[in-house]
Amino acid sequence: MTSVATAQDLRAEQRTFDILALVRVAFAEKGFDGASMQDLARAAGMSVGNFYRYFPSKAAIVEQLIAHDLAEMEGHFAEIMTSPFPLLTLKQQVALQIQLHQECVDGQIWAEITAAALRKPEIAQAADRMEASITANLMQVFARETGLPLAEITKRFQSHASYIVLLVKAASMQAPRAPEARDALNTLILNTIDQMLAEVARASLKVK
Amino acid sequence: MTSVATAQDLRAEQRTFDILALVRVAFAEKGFDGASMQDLARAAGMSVGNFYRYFPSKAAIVEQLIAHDLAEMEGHFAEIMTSPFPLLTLKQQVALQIQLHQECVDGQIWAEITAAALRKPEIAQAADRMEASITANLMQVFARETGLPLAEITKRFQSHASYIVLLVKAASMQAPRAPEARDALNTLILNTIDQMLAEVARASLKVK
DNA sequence: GAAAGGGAAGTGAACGTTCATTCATTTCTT
DNA sequence: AAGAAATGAATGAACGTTCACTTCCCTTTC
Repeated sequence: MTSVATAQDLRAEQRTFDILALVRVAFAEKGFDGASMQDLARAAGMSVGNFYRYFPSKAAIVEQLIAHDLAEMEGHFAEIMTSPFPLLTLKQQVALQIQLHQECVDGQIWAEITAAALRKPEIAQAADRMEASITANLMQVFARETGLPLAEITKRFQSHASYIVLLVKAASMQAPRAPEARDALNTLILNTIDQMLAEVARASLKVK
Repeated sequence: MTSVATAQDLRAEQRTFDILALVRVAFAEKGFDGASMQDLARAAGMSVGNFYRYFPSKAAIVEQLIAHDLAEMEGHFAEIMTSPFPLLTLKQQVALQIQLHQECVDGQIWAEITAAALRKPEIAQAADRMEASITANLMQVFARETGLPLAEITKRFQSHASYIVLLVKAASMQAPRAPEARDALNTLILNTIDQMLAEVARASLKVK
């Protein structure tokens, strides 16, 4: 009764998806507060009036944007979990994500979310949900890799997961630099992440 | 001729300093774009008209705010350089700064600067100046500690310095968490920083 | 010491612009 | 024909900035 998805609903959902991708660029260029509804509608290729048929308010767009990113993130983790060597796949994914975020507007968006989360409670909640989801997924990966119970993994490595999230975010938000400087910095960051993951892996070796 | 500082000038400068401290809170609460001139003037305890006697525009306030932070930073480094064990003092200062930033509005302001720097070239320049100053100072500390020439230090450890800056910034910008989670995360961050500094120190041991 | 002058400090209403949001209307799609 | 999709002008509030004006404080003059 509640979720009878008609073809129309699906099409509308897809449309919203597409609009979010376009709007993201406008937000990246002007910031959440700096981008006007005119800017956003123009970026989406439609009039202001029609734009309001898809989002009830400006604040709602931001929330849906974050929710969209969360869904994408969970998709990546689904891939990782189906891989035969989750920790290794995770490591590769992280390196790839950092690279991708740096060369598109994602880093910009995350900087905006980070700043906004510190002043607007609703955005803080959305960002918290995102972080909680990622760390929970990381706990799953760690548990799968080590064979240890989720409770123990959580107790010992939750902060490791938070640290990895912090590092990936910080790496994404970096201002552009000379390629060699950027690569050197990325290497250091990835080294730290590897170290964190190695500590997790070491926990499983004791069992073996 | 150019810089005959009258008592009046000094008083005005001090006033600007005080206003910046007040305005910082308003910016932290509403963001650079979100805070209106009315908000800022109210935070400074004066009328809008009078506020414009101290700053020619909203953009100018932000630039002066960053310049102010840069000056403060350089003051800290001056202290560090006069210490008998610069690297040790640096380590303590970093731990202290992270703690201080987390419990006042500084982290909020840095999140705002980070986001704004990615879209506004003037702010990007100001932020670059800040990063360049900090890394240059770190190079001085490293050179002093290891006895190696500045050129070699720069070649080998510039990225280490950038990484330390990134970590301190990221730590400051963290959303509030449960105390034990925050402490665990801070420990991991400080461990990484210690590691970077240890690598620098190791370079000097070879000489001894 | 009182009066007068002058410039800094401070005010808040006013200006033109832009903002988020609404809605009567038109154009597509089926 | 009917409902979904799309338009853009209209609305009132809020924006950054300006400005004519008042108040304060200190120096000079008598």
